[in-house]
Formats: sequence, structure tokens, C-alpha cells
Amino acid sequence: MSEESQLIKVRLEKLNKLWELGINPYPNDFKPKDRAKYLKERFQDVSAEELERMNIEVSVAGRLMTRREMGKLIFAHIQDSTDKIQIMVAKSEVAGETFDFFRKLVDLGDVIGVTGGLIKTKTGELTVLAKDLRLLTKSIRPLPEKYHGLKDVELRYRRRYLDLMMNPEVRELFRKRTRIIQFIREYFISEGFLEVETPMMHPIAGGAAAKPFITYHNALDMNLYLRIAPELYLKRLIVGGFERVFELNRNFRNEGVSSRHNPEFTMLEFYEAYATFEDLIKRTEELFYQLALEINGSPKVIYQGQEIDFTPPFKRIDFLNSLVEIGGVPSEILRDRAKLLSFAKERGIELNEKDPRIGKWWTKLFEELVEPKLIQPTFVVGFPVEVSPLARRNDQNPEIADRFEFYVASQEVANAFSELNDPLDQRARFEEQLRLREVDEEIPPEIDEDFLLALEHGMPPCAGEGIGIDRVVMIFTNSSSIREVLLFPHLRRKEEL
RNA sequence: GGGCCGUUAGCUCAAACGGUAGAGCAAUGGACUCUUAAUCCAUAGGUUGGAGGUUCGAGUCCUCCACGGCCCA
Repeated sequence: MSEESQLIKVRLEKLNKLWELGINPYPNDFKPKDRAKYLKERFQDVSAEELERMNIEVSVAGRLMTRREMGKLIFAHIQDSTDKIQIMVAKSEVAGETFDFFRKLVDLGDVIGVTGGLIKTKTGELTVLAKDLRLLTKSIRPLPEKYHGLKDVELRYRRRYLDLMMNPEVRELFRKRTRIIQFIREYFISEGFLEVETPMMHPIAGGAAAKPFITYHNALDMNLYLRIAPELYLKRLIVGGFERVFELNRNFRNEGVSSRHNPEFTMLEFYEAYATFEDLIKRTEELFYQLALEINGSPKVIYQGQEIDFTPPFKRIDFLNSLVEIGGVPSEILRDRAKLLSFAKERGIELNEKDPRIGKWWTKLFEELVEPKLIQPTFVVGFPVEVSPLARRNDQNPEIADRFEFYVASQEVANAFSELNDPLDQRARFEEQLRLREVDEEIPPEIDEDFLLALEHGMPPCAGEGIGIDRVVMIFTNSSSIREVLLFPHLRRKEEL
């Protein structure tokens, strides 16, 4: 590590002193029986006199966060995973050497264990009056500022443990993240979905249009790709006869980082046999409504100053209509490439002129002109087949896919469709994709023949959906940046810290 | 990739025009048996993100680099 500051030097000296005194600074035989939060919940409202009569002995452990010395009396707060609790160390109540040991050799940031009686101070604060106090872990680095906490955004991300230590709202946010994920998992389990794990390393990175990370398998002498989506594997499981499956795990996409993108992110994908995208609309409404109630206690959530209402049914708009009605694209130029191109240019939107798919252009215009205006939960339906290579064609209009995207707070939160299970159509679409690769480098470079083989065996009609979990967490925690909802967001390496 | 802003003690922040780099918390020594951002006295703590440049003199101005934030693609 870098050159030691005075503060560290002082602590290292204390550490040596402890060893010299025969005190292990890192013992592991202390078992706290109590937790701060539960002690408070149970005894907060008990009077001082009653507490004294009850004569309750407790033991707590946690990190020493603050200390106030008053001569022969020391107040301090320790923090465990549940809360903070005050401890009082009185010279008259502990062995003589314990008091000086606490005063001289225990620092803020150390983990300590305290055994003693529950009392209430003059100000009515529930407090553990120490009978015994032990050092459980010596910290040789100082804590951040006790009042302002850790503010520096870069440090908060790089040393998330300090952020968690100092900022209760950050702890709360990540607990909420876990609750959201658990709720979603339990929802799908209770609906009869089987949670599965499919490969993270793919020989061909398919199932989405994105650049993959490449890795290399030594023994097999082959490149592997970190998955960009589990879709093609989950569908193989539908072929295999599992009628309802889901996977909730990481995907990897080799793109830049931004407040909305992290190279690895958490995705839920689920597939349901004998269902259509219409069924998934209902399921999505139900899931988000229940999630809002569970996490938020209300279907209405405030996100970045806007109220978002998850009361079903959600809005539903047609992709092309939205381009006209929300995006302001004149309907008569929608299919006129030249006019569409100049319309986009006037608005500073760059369309890939070499891409023959007008649907791709529409998608780009949609992202620029419509997406920012989709605040309330909205299903967008009617996507062109040419930008939906894995989705089933609509029976009435074969140029349209039976698909929706789900938008909340200007973010694409979910993407779902009735799955294409016609193996010949699927092959034709893959082949068409391959031809487009020279104008769209995100298209997978190779046809996944193994997947096609599976389809040829017959995949029951089904529908599948992917939900971007990080974005859901952002919405339910009112976070403007994806980094706030990832414990360890990706940052560039930095040498001297 | 581009634009703008930022980086000063362990942490949170100050430093008019370019003129000896400061405070609070934390630390160290001391006083204090009901404090809770405890209080009081004293002490120590810095290659101002890095490298160059301009200048008698740079935290401050210029160039490049690193990292981060916001906006844009």
C-alpha cells in the first residue's frame, strides 16, 4: 500500500501494543446474542425504572462509530447490521484496565463486543451499560467524517464498504434491491416457473444485438463469449419440455459505461409455453403492480420528481402511431426513405443510411423522439418484424411482430414477444440478419445452428420476456444513475488510491 | 468519441488580483460520571491528482495526461 499517514502509524503502534499485552486484536470467539434494532424495538418504550428492575443482560457487537469521553464515563455508539445502539462505559462498572484499554487502544472504526445491562440514560436513550468490552477487530485506517459521511462519489463507488458503513440510506437502497429481486423471484416460483441456470459463456453470442466480451478457453482452444442474453438457451429448455422457466442473472455487453449502462447488468428472462405476448402484458401489469405495493406500499412511485402510477391497466400505444402522434413524424413520410432521412437530419438524428431496414430507422427515431416522453408505464406494440428476428409474426399482418416493449420513466424496462417457433422462418431470419451484418456490427456473426436444431424438434408455442432489473431498481429507489444501484459499478482502474 | 465542470490533510470543505495553504471532524497530550455533530485547553498533520510550461513568484494562468461527475453521440 501507499505511504502510511500518521493516523495509520498511530494505529499500527496500538496494534503492536495489543500483541505485546497479550491481547489478540482479531479474536473470533465472541458471539453477540443481541442486535441493536431488536433491542430498541423491544425496550425503547420501557421506562428507566422498569428496565432497572428487569435487570436485562445483553451482548452486542458492531463497529465503533462515535465516542464521547466525559472523564470517568464514556458514551459511544456501535453499529451492527441492524442499527446503531449507544453504549456507556463507566470506570466504576468495568474492570480498571478495561476502561483504559477502551480509552487508549480502541479506535473509531474498530469492531467491538460489549456485554452489559440495558439502561436508559437521562435523555431516555436505550443504552448498554458495559460490564465487559472486547476488541473484536482492530481497524488500522480512520473512518470518514462522522457528520458529513462519505460524499465523494468516486470514493463511494471504489470503496463501497465505506459508503455502506457511513451512509444508512445506501445500506437501505441495497436492502431494497435485494427485496425487489427476491420478490420477483418468488413471484415466478409461485407462478410455477422453474428457475434455471444456463451458460454464461457462449460459443456464439446470440439472443440480442450487442457486442460481446470475448474470452478464451485454453484446453478447448476456442473463443467463448460472455453471454449478451440467455434467450436461445432458455428456449431450448422450452423445447425440452419445461413449460415455464426463468433465469435471473447477469448479462454482459461490451459497450460504454453511462448513467444507464454498466457492462454487466442483471436481467430477468422468463418463458411461458402456451402463452402469447398478450398474456405477458397482463403478467407484467400484475408483477409491477404487486412489486410496487410490496416495495413501496403504494402503486404510485415518485421517480426523479415525477409520479409514476403502476395501477393496471397500463397505457398501450402502437409503435408507428407513437412515431406520428408523440414523435411528430408526419405519417406520409414514414415509408419515404429520402424524406425520413432529411426529417431526422433536421432534428440532429443520424440514421444509418446503409441500413436497408426502414424499421431500424423507425427504432432510432422512436428512441430519440418518443422514448423520452414515455413516463407512465406504457406498452409499445406493433414492432416491425425486421427488427424482431426472434419474434413471431402477427397472424393478420406478417410484417408486424407479436411483441411489446415496456417503458417506464423514459427507459426501456422490458421487451417481450410471442416466440418464433417456425424453424424455417427462424433460419430465414437468421440468414437475412447475416446479410445485414455489414451494416450493423451488433448482429451476431454466425448462425446458432444448434438452436435451430432444437427448434426443428418443435418448440411449443410460447412467449418470453426480459426485464432489466437494474432499471427496475432505479425506478423503485429513485436513483438517477445505474451506478447507484450496483454495489460495485464498473470504473476505470486507478493506481494510487 | 466530443463538450463542460471537478480533483487541496484520513474525511467534509475554505483560500480577492498570481504573493508565507486554512478550518471543522478524525488523530495525539490533558480536564471532565448523562453525553449524543459533547464541551474546553494544547499539539501534530500537505510534493494542492501527475508531468511540463509562463512568471521574480502558481492551489490559482497555459499545455498534455490520469481519474470522476454531468450533458451529447
